[in-house]
Amino acid sequence: MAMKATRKQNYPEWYQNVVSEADMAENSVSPGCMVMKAWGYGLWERIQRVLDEKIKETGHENYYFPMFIPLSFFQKEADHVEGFAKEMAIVTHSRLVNVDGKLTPASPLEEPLIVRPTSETIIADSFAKWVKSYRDLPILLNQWANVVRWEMRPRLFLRTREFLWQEGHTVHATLKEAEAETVKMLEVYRDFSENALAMPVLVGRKPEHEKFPGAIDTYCIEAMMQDGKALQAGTSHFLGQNFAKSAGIKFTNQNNELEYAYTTSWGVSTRLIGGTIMCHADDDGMVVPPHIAPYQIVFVPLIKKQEDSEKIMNYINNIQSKLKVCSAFGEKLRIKVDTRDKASVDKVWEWVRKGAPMVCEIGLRDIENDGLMVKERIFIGQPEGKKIMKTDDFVATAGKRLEELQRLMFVKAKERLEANVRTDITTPEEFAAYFTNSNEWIEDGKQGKVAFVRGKWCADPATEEILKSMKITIRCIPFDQSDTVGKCLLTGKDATMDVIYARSY
RNA sequence: CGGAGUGUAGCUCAGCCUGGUAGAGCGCUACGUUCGGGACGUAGAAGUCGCUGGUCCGAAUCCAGUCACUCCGACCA
Repeated sequence: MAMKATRKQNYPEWYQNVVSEADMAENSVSPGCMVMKAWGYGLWERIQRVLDEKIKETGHENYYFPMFIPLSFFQKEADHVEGFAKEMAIVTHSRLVNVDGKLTPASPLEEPLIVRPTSETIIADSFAKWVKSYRDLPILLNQWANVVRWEMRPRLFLRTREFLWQEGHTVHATLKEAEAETVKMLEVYRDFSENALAMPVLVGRKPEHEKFPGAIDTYCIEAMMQDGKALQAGTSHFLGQNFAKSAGIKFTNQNNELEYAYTTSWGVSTRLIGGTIMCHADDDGMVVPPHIAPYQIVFVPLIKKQEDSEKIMNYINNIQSKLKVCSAFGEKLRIKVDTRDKASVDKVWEWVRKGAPMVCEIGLRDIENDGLMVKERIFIGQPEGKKIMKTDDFVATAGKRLEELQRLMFVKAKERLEANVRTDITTPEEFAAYFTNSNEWIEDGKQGKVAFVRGKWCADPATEEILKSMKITIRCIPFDQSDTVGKCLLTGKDATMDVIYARSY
C-alpha cells in the first residue's frame, strides 16, 4: 500500500494522499486555490480535448467573455443574485499607492466588478444585442474559463475558490427547443462521464430547493464515490425566459410579434478530476482511465550498468516507433519514456501512484527474449498485475488492451453503483435508522453497506428541514420514474415521486 | 463568520511543562554494494524555531498581540 491512509481507514485523508502522491495538484499560497501540476492539469487537458469535440459535434462554438462582470448585472435576476451573493469576489479599486510603507488600494471603481462566479448575466447581455429576429436563433455557444466562488472550506479539485470549467450558453426561439437542448447536453455529459471517465452516473432533475439560482429546471448527472457519497458531476439548466426578461433578450417571431427568448446553460468543471479520483483510485494511488490518461504507456528502462544504456534505449525507441501507428479510442497512443536519472524501481512505483494505465519495464533480459514486461495499473497488487510479452504481441494488442482496461474500469464502477442503490427501504423509520450509521466505507463490489436510497418523496417544502438535520440530500429525481404510490421516506405521507437520497460532497 | 487545534530542515514531527550551543526519521547530495513488488552501508549539505513586541544576563521554551494553515459547523461546480 503506497498511501499513508487506506480508503477504509480515513477516506478524506486517503483522497489527499492520492492527489499529492500522484503529483496532480497542491494547495497554493493563495488561500483556497490550487496549483495544478503536470499530471493533474494533463488530465484536464484531456478532458477538455475530448469534451470540446463533443460540444462542437452538437453544433456549439467557443466564445470568450470577460472575467469581470459589473455588479449591477447581478441585480437584474433576483434568484440568481441571492444564490451567489454569499460567495462573490469583488473588485473595488484599480490601483495601489504607498501609504507609510503600506500598499493601500486607491482609485475606487465607480461600479464594483464581480469576478465571474458564472457567466449567465454577462452573456445574456450580449445575447440581447445579438438577437433581433427568429432568424438569429438559436445561438449555441460555449466558453472554457476560470470562475471564482469564495468557498469557505476548499478541497483540491472538489471545491476550490478558483476553478476551471466549461459553460455552455444557448438562446432559443421556443420553450420546447430550449428544453430539448438542456436534455441533449445532459446526455453529452452522461456519455462523456461514462465513456471517457469510466464513471457511471445517475441522471435526473434536481428538486426545487437544489436548482441553479435563476433556473426553471436543473438536470444533473450524479456519481457515486467509493465511500458511498454522491458527487454532482455536471449540470444542465433550463432557464426559461428568466434571464431573457432580466437582460432583454427579445426577438421578432414569424408572426411579426416581439417575444422573449428562452435560454439554457450547462457546465462541468475540474471537479470531474476529483470524481475520477474517488471513483477509481485505490490504496496504491491514482488509477487513470486510459481514454483521458496524459500518457497511456510509460516505458521505464532498467539500466544496471551504464554501458547497457544505449542498447536498452535503442530497443525502447524501436518499440516506440512501432507503436506510432497504433491507436486507442480513435486517437494515437500517448507514450512516455521515462529517462530520468533515478532508480528504476522508484520510477515504476511513481507511475503506479500516478495511475498510468500501463508501465513497461525494459531490461537486458527483455532484449534477449525480444519482449517486455507490462504492468497494468488496475491489476497492481494482484497476481495478474504483471506479464511478460513478446514485443510484437504487445504492439499488436496495446490499443485494444487499453480500451479493454477502460471497459473493465467502467464495469467495476457500474457494478458498485448498481449494488449500492437500495430500493427496499419504504418507511421513514427504516430510512432514519439506515442513514444514522451509513457513513461507512462501502466494500468494493457488492457486499457492504449501501449508500444511495431510492424511494418516495412528497415534495413538501417542510422536508427540507428534515433533510438538513439528517445531513441527507435529494440528489435527483431520476428520469425513469416507477409511477407507483408509496410512503414519503421523510414524512410518511403518500407520494408517487421517486428520488435518490444520499450523503453528498 | 462560530467552535477546536497546529505553526521548529523540502516532508512528518520531537524538544516547550521546569529558559542556558537546534534535534530525529524520511527526502536530498557523493561514493560503494544492490537492482524484474517497492533495498542497504558510509559520509555530507540543509533551519531568522510563523511574525511583532515584552519579561530576562539569556527565549524555540514564559507573556501579549498578530498572521497563516488544518479539522468540525453554515455555503457549494
